[in-house]
Amino acid sequence: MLRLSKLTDYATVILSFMAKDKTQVLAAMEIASMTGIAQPTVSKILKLLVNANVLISTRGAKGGYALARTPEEISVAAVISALEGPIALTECSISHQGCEQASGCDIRGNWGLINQTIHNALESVTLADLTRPAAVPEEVFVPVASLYR
Amino acid sequence: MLRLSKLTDYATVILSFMAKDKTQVLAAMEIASMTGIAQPTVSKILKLLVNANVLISTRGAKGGYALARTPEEISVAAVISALEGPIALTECSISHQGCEQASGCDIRGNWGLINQTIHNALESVTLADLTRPAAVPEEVFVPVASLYR
DNA sequence: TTAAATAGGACTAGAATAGTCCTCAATTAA
DNA sequence: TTAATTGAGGACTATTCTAGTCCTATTTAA
Ligand code: FES
Ligand code: FES
Repeated sequence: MLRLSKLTDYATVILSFMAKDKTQVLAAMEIASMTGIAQPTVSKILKLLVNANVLISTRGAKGGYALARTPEEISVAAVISALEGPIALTECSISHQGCEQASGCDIRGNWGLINQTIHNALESVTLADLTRPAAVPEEVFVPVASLYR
Repeated sequence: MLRLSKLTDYATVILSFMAKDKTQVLAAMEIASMTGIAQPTVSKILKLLVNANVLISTRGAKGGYALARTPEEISVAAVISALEGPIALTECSISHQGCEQASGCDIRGNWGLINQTIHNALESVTLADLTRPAAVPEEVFVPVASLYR
């Protein structure tokens, strides 16, 4: 199904909530109770988002989490890669080691292009787009095949 | 990582091999020995591809598998959905049941758009594109730096 | 100093995947 | 007609991955 992990799904919910909320800094526990996601799980996700520079954290009392940039500047690609690592469909798109199929596999370059296309698509959608109420058919069409012919 | 399953990866290797091979009909065992993938696994994949109308099978002695269409007419999207089901990042893009996040989730429409975009990208690349020798310079691989900016 | 928070990582249980195997059905050729 | 070949379909197991929890250390405000 080419699916996103559950944690990534939660992350979008959490970030959407944070984008809509006026408050600048929110504690993990607040977020948990507002979104209905279990607190330890929320914390785990928030930490990952901090590591990927999507969120900024403040320690200590009165501490919490805040968006590192405006919702317009946070791409869906950034969120996904924060939770799941580099966006790539196949192993060999990330590192070219250990991918020698017996009969010589020349697929690499082409998969790379596909990955690039998908990455572009995800890069072009921001958190602001996700929170926008009704989807504006802002067609993000990238004709990959045309790049070959 | 937004990754493809290993079986899907194998499927592309198998199909690439079949596309390049002159022979019309290939037995599962032949494919296994040529690609180096274990025979039972190859069979499993071939069966799935038949069910999805990507391959056509012939039973009995001298039987085997053949591409259902020309490589130009077999999209990567078709291959992926044969192995992994509908191409969609989130559950609620497939069926809209049971996705009511406490605070009212209006994400659907927008995820739908993202899914559509990715689907378009995968639909536009064919098996012929994958087998094409060295389509692109190395530079096309996903620029990891952009994931963290 | 104390309380409130995050950082980091270990750990467990459950789910999904990969991979194998067995039996049945169909086709060809001797 | 029979035997050999090959795919269909599905059950099954083992392994890996994911989700989720929890513990301890660190940082900061009051
Ligand atoms: S499997 Fe990595 S290049 Fe083909
Ligand atoms: S989770 Fe399905 S619509 Fe938001």
